[in-house]
Amino acid sequence: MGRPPCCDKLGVKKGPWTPEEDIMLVSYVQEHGAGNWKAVPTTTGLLRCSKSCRLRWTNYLRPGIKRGGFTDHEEKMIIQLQALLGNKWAAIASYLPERTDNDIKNYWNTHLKKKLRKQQQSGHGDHSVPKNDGFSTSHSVSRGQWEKRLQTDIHTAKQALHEALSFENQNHIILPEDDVLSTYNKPSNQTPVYASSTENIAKLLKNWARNVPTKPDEKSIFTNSNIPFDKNSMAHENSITSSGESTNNKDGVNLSQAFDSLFGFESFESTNSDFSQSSTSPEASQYHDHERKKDFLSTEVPGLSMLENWLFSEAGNSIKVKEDLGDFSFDENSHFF
DNA sequence: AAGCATAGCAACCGCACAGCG
DNA sequence: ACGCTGTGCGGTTGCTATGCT
Repeated sequence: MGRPPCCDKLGVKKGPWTPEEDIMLVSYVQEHGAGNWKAVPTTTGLLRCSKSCRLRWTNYLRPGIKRGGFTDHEEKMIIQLQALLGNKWAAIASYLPERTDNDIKNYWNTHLKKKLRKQQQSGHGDHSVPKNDGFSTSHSVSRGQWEKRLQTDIHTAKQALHEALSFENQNHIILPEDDVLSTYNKPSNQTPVYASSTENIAKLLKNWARNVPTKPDEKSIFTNSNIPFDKNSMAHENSITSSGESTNNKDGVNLSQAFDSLFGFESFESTNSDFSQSSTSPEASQYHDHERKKDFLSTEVPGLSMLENWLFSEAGNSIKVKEDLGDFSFDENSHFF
């Protein structure tokens, strides 16, 4: 007898989320804050599992998420942090608050792994790039070897982070010590910013309403070039048309209007901060707390908390490094690697 | 143009952990 | 101390887009 599933399998919808569902979820979070996910389906009437709601919010709808277009520095940080932390995507994501762990994980699996493999094969890869997948394989290495490698990786990680931190556009990287939410209000001049999800939904809906064909099954919805590429939206469209629950033009407009009234959107560009500011209330601070909480480096591993502090300290402190690491027992903490 | 292969990514699944009674 | 419940996390799957033949 295992633990029962988190939600009743019957009557629970799966697959891509529709804009209507997104709106319901966002309005719930707006009203009640992000949390108590169990209550979301009952409160909103969403036919979704609570886990699915949480996932949708954290990976897609929450404000301040940047999608796609990983910068070189972000890429470098991911590589180094992965080498340092292994597949601790949540921990890695805590250093890149605009990115979700899922996004980073996907990017690693689809791009970076391949890139590293290529560099290894060519034999002239970036010396700062670790020559392995991180500590996932380190168990097979003798302790002396992986301790040595740990220090090497830490060194390269620190180097990369220092570079990243001194990068002139610091909007890209925010340390966990910084207020995550402070980034939400920063003007985003980076190109591929998918940006505040509420904007996205609103934009989506507006374009959707604008482009809804007279025939419900016409495949021109979401093809407007102004919409950020969003396969999921296509999936939405597909699911809507295939299930026969097509939303007609009128409904689309109403949804859009409803959304506008809900979040006060008139123009997306000018109202970016609307939701952000409202997010600084309980829900946002809850999220912020969560971000801090999930950073296992600082909350769960005292030894690594020191390591983290050192990692972000001024460069060139190699003596201090040795001292600090000297206090850190690899034996006691080896299970974290 | 059609069919097939591959890439990219959103979402799901199951386990682990923390908090609470 | 124990069981229950909610949440977090990492691995994996499956769908869609894109590229290639």
